Amino acid sequence: MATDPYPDTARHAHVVHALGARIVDGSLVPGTPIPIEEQLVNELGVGRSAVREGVKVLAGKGLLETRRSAGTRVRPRESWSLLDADVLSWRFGADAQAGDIRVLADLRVALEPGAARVAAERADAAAIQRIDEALAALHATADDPDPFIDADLAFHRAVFGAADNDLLLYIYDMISIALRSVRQVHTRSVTHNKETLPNHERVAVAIRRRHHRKAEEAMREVVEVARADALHC
Amino acid sequence: MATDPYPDTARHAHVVHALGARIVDGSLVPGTPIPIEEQLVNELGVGRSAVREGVKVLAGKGLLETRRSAGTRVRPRESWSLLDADVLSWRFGADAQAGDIRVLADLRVALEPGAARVAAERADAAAIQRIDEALAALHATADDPDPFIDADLAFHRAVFGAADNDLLLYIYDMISIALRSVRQVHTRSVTHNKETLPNHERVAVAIRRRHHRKAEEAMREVVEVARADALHC
DNA sequence: GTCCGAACTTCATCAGATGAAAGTCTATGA
DNA sequence: TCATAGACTTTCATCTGATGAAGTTCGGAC
Repeated sequence: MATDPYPDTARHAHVVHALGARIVDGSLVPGTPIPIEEQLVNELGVGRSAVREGVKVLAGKGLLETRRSAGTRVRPRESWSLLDADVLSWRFGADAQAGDIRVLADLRVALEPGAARVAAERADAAAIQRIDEALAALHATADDPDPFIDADLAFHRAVFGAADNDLLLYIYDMISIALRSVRQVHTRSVTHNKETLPNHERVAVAIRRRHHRKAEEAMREVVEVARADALHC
Repeated sequence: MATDPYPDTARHAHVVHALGARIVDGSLVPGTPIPIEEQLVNELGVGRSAVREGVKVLAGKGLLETRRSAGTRVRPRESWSLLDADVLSWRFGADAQAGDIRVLADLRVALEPGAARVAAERADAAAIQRIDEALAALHATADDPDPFIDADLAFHRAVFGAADNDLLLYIYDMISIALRSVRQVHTRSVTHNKETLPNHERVAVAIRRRHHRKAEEAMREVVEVARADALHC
């Protein structure tokens, strides 16, 4: 069958997606060899070049390993690029496992308070203004579940951006890929949203005043509440 | 000329490295087109297949973007996979910029205290034992600069591992790629090493006792000291 | 000056051929 | 029977040539 999310262009991208998704969701088990090139050519309906290019991309993400004459096999999970945008969207895309939700929630608890602290240390005037704008948007959308999700993600991104640290911001961007997918399932209630506003406000105020200790504590409150919600629902 | 770090195998990997390193170190500026396929074939001394496969890998890491008939160009830095193992080793490999050292030090300050906190929440007996073993190795190698670096990285990895969170551990593994390169330049003195032992010990003890608050504070002390060192030298 | 289209550039893909390396099978000798 | 060397097979690695598609550019018509 066709199953062509890529109508005519980007044949190799089709290969990347078809194999990558199957690896990440566990259909292709690490250690086992994947079908040989010729078979993939038939299954996916593309030429050998496209297969090879796609396989090389996945090898670059640590998902596959090709060895001459020994076939191509799925690499162990430890070597996957877990924070790759594609890998994350395959993992959290369709329906995330309960364990993955916990991993995500814990990661935020581990990361965001510290990020808020560094943001309070490093924020310049422009960054603070962006945080304030994001906070205003948060207040403005508190009654609308969907826009609120966007505003919330934007607020947290503004905080990470204030830390003036591209690695940190990259980590957040990757987390937000997963968050956005998960949020749309675990839709939070309007009352819930309104309850988090004061905590977000405290984060913004603390960063504006360069009070890194308070910024960290306030952000911890935010993400601990989010974790409790995520694990309950 | 040959310039073959890859004697006969992995031609496409040669392409990935040659182009990737030039992009990350700034020789190839984002937005500018890279030489056309045919020219790369000549420059790099490989066939078109190898060039195309290598380019696809770099596109998968967000470094390149190919458009039919419009050439292949370097993507803006915002779309790079900054936590990709290759990208990090190109960035921190040869001689890191002063700004990058700061980014790395700040990242640890933002991340590691929170990771230690979650580790204290989630650690099981086996994880605690691994931390204790790593701590013992740290004490045992305090007089030896090089082995101490390894022991230090292993200790921090054990803490991250105790958090039972593959994303967090992945982030640490990537950071440690950068750290290892940087450390070998900024070699710390033996007396310096011995001074950090008590703080590391406090981290281990706090996690063992599941005291997340203390684990976080102790780890903060460790990474703040490391940051101060890194920025001074 | 503007708009349309033809020629050109450059990547996208397929197909065929050759080669290399790793595994597999077989025959031979002890 | 068992071990082993060598031939054979499998499968990826790479090169090359050909065709196609989609932008880009440039000239000409109005």
